[in-house]
Amino acid sequence: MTVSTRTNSPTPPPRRSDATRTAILAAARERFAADGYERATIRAIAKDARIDPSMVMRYFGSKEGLFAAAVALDLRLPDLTRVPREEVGRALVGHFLGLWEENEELTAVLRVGATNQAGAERMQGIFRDQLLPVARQVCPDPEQSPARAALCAAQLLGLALTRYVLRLPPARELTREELVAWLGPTVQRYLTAPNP
Amino acid sequence: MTVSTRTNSPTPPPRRSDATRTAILAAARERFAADGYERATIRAIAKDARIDPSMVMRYFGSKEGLFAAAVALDLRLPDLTRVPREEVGRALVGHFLGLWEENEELTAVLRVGATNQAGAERMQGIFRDQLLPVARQVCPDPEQSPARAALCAAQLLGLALTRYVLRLPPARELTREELVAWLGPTVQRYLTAPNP
DNA sequence: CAAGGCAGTCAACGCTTGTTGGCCTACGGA
DNA sequence: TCCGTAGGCCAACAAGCGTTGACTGCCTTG
Repeated sequence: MTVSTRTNSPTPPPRRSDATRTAILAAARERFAADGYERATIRAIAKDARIDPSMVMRYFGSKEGLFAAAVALDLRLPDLTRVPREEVGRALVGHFLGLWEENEELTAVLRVGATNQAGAERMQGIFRDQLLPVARQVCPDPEQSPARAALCAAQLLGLALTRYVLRLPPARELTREELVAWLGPTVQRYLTAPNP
Repeated sequence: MTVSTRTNSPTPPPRRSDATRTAILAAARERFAADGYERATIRAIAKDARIDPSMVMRYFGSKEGLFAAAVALDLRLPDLTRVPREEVGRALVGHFLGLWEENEELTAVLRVGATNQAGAERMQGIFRDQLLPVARQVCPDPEQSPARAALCAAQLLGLALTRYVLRLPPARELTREELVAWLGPTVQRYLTAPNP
């Protein structure tokens, strides 16, 4: 693990320990996703990162600090105003499926959100700051958008729960295309239908 | 193991400790629902039941045994063949909402299922033994029923997750009637629509 | 009345956890 | 070349965990 020695970028100066830092974060994400908050021990994370447990404390202060740093989640939701109005449901479902398969951050935050109070609050923040604004873009009545966004969250998180956390076999066997075909219209309806 | 010597009643004889037993189970359900598996300690459960921790071990063998006994879950799903075909979606959503509000068992098993491997397997069992047979009753093509049941589970568990575990405010503010109106058609479609 | 088993308590065990502080090492600017 | 300092390791701490076994009363049964 070599560190680029003489990059004079404007962002904070590269430290010699950056490699270790990112190794710890990667191991933490993996463990939190696989085991949840309580069973993901600092010792195990440190061992995965081939580092002493005390280093984790030095860099992130505490286990909670590590978790906060490990799951600074950005959903990278697309700008729905640039998507054909009748396609927003399918677009969202597809986007979320992609997010979930590409890294373990979402599984980690979901699993921890189900166990830990701080995790649940983090999930509330993600909903409020990222999903809600997007819902506002496409909802007919802005006043209804929190409720509609919540319905979408229920459907999308329910899919993630059954497929990636509980791992119900039938939920795992559905292909990406089938899921988009089934859930797309649902999300579309939750967001844009004038009434139930 | 001792054998009851002279009781020839079909059900086991009432024991003096039954009250304690049920008190432990009630406390366990509450703690598992509120804290998840790892943070729900035997010591805390015992204190809630005003009993010594060692009694829990004596009656249930281990923490896993206690959990297994505490969440012997029966969804009491209605016989969908006796429900008008176009009403099965709303009926299921209403039934699940009732289940969730009446006791904490479902919250407990959901929360533990998200953390614990054994909990996830228990959830898979509930799906397979209770939801799947009901789905088979109403699905057009029996071969599709696992997938359709999984879609329903995703929607219903997602609602429970956002409303009772993560406690997203907008998900909590929706009334029972609104939820039935929004989710009913979704579940109906997942179960009975000829194709997506 | 005597006796045995049942409900319950108490204290302790071995282990794991997050967290701390002291110590060593080796890089990199002067 | 030398030395400060950042990066890293080691050992230990207190607290909390599940679990165990010995002990004490009470109640039922013979």
